[in-house]
Formats: sequence, structure tokens, C-alpha cells
Amino acid sequence: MPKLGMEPIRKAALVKATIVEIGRAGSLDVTVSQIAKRAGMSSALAHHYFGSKEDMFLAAMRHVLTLYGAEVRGALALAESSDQRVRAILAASFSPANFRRDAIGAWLNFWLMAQTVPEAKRLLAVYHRRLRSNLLVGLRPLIGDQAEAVANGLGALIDGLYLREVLKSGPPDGRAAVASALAYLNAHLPQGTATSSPFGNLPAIQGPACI
Amino acid sequence: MPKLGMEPIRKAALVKATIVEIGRAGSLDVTVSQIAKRAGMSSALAHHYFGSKEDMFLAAMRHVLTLYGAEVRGALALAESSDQRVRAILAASFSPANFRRDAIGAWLNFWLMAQTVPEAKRLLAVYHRRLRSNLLVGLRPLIGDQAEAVANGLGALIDGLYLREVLKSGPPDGRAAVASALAYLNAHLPQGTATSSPFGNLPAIQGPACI
DNA sequence: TTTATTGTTGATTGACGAGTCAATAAACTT
DNA sequence: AAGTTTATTGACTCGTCAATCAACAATAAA
Repeated sequence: MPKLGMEPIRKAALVKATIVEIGRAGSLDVTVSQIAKRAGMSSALAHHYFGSKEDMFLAAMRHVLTLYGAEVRGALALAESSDQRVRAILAASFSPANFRRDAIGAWLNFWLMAQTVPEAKRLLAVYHRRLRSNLLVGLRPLIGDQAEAVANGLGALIDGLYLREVLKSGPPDGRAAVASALAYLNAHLPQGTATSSPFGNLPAIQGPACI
Repeated sequence: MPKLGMEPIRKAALVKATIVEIGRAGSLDVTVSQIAKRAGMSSALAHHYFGSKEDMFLAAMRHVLTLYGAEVRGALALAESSDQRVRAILAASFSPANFRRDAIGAWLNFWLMAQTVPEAKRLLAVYHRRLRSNLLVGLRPLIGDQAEAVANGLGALIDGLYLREVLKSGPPDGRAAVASALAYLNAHLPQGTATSSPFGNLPAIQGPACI
């Protein structure tokens, strides 16, 4: 039975299962056995590949961040103007791939972990810095001095919109979230700037979600 | 030794200790013994007054919400104009009494609980509704139609600013948070409206914190 | 003074779960 | 063929912790 080269496959399965189980439980109170079972193996094997439960959580966090980063990069590559760059980041942040119940639940728990697990804090700080820096590149040509403040505000708003989605029932609504963030953005843009997107005019509040 | 009428005293001590311990641990992984010890009694007594650990958490959550609500109400009572009303809510949200490390940590954990504990979800929903409604009263006279969207956005922004404070080191900076939220508000206000506060002119980004 | 009622705790129970280990099996190496 | 490495698991250890209980103390009510 034992085929060789199982390690990456099993690790990937465990990471995925970890995210699902955390999302399902809505907390970090998930047993290694649950995760292992969902990944189709024994808990002993899970411990064999990841040294500890915490390592599993961190790997899951890294994975979520990697996915998010890839999506942002992909969207940025297509952007052709500063304001498109900012919009691309927002669209990626609330894309169906990232803005999913279990992923959102996982994020919330990572935040919790960040309070006590240094490596988790580090990873989340990386996310913050990247988001901020990406936003700044897009915002500076548009609003100069105000870019820093608006980047911070947008970052907090994105996090807040994730947070609020936790309490809603029904499937997450990425379009509405993007619309909220765009409203914030447009309010800070000089008049006239807000309409230069290839997706068409975006009215202040309920613009079409650009995905 | 046993004086009568201990119940409310002990309960209050436990609630306070619960908040402190959750804030300290940065998670809900707090033992009843820890809480009881900090409150100066045995774990058995804690179980005697609150039936279960969960009840203790919920009582703590209710307490945090009550304090917040009282502070908002107090601030609103002094407000004399619509925009002062909105500013009062922001100031209360980030007042030193609420914007404390342990309280912020507690909030974060309540959010987590809300995912799985119905009563926690209910309490958080009450907070949402009250905040939203209070904001709307202030916003509608100022911006009419846009009030709903801005209230939602402000609510999410406030939550996001709380969330981000978790990762920062050093004491929480309520002034900066208020400034961020005010920037959002001012951006949505028609020009000229933004300066009618008795606290003086509030420039778009770094206005003085009105506490 | 007996009889509730309220306050209080040390000790115990019972369950659960992270991490370890020994053992087994299949593949690769020499 | 013998030895090594990788895969895999059931069973076990060891600690932790929520909740309960039995017992004791002090005040109030009868």
C-alpha cells in the first residue's frame, strides 16, 4: 500500500481539512482526530507529518494567505491604471475563492492566534504590509498625501467587512462588500476620477461587483 | 464569615475576572479555576453562581456591551446636532474605557463565540442594531439617502479598527482610531458640514480626538 | 433552640484529547 | 537477500479541566 512521495499529498490534504474543520467548528477547538479523519488518515499520521497541532494551524494560515496573495497578484497584473489597481485588490479580497464561510472563519481564528502565537502574528503582519503597500501603489497617484490614511482605512474596512460577514446568515455576499469598500474609496477620490474603470461607471453605493 | 448578599458581589467579581483573563490569554482557553482565582474564590463557587463556564462568558459579554451602551448613551445625551451625535458615537467607541487591550481581546473572542453560541450571536446582533440605529439618527439629517450605506460602512470600519488594534504593540491609540473613522465620515459629508463641532475644526485625516 | 437558607471549599469524578510508541507493510538500495 | 527508508495505524500515556458532591460555617427564621 505505502506508495512513496505521500508527504506533500498528505500535508496538502491536512491543510485543507484543517481550514474546513476550523470553519465548521467556528473555533480552534478542533481535535487532531477530526482533521485527520476528514483528510482520510489516522491522527497519528497527522502528527507524523506535522509535529504538532499548532504547526498544522500555521500551515493552514500560510495556505490561506498564499491563496489570497496569488489572487491579488493575478488581479493586479491585469490592471492598467492606478484606480484599477486599487479596485483589483478589493475585487480579489472579496472574490468567491477567499470570501467563503470557512475561510472567513479561519481568518477570524488566525487573528485570535496572532494574539498569542508569534509566528501567527508574523504572518498576519506580512499580510498587512503587503495589502498596505499594494494599496499605496494604486492610491498615491490618485490622492498623494492622503494615500497613507486611506490605505489604512481601506485595510481596516476590509477586515471589518470580513468580520461582519461572520454574523450574517446565508452565503457571503462579496458584491455587497466590494460595493461598500468602493464607496469608501470613491468618497476619497477627487470627483471624476471614480469612473475610469473598464467595468463601467460605479455609483457611490451599489456599483457592480467587479469579479 | 459568610455574610449574606454575596451573590451580586461575587458575580460581578467573576465577570470582571473573566474579561481580564480572556484578555490576558488572548483566547477562550481560560480555565474556570483561573477566573475564580483572580476573582478571589474557589472554582466550585464560580460554578455555584454561574451554572457553567459558558454562562460566565455570556455574562462577561453582556457586561462589556452594557458598558459600551452606557458610554454611548452618555455621549449622545450631550450632543446637540446631528453631526455631533455621530461624532459622539465614534468617541465613545474608542474611549479609553472600551478601547482597552483586554476588552478588545474579549470582543474578538465574543465574535468567535457568536459563530457557535446562539446567545452570543443574539447579543452581538443587538450591538449591531443599536449601533446602526444610533448612527442613522445622526446621519440621516446630514446625508439622507446615503445614510444607510454610510452607517454600514462606519460600523464595519469601527469593527475593523478594533480588529487591527489587536495586532499592534503598545497601548491602544483611541485618538488615531477616531481620526480614521472621522476621515471616513467627513469624506461622505457635503463640504462645510464637517466643521460644526464644538471641539473645533477637524481636518480630514488627523483631527483632534474628541474625548 | 432547632431549622432552614446562604456561602464556601477540598476532593473527586469522568471525559476528552495531544502526543508517543511499537509494530507492520510496502517500496527502494546494494 | 538483507538492510534501509517511508508510510501507516491501534493502543497507550499522561495531563487537563468542567462539573459534582459532601461537608462545614454562619446567619436568619420558627
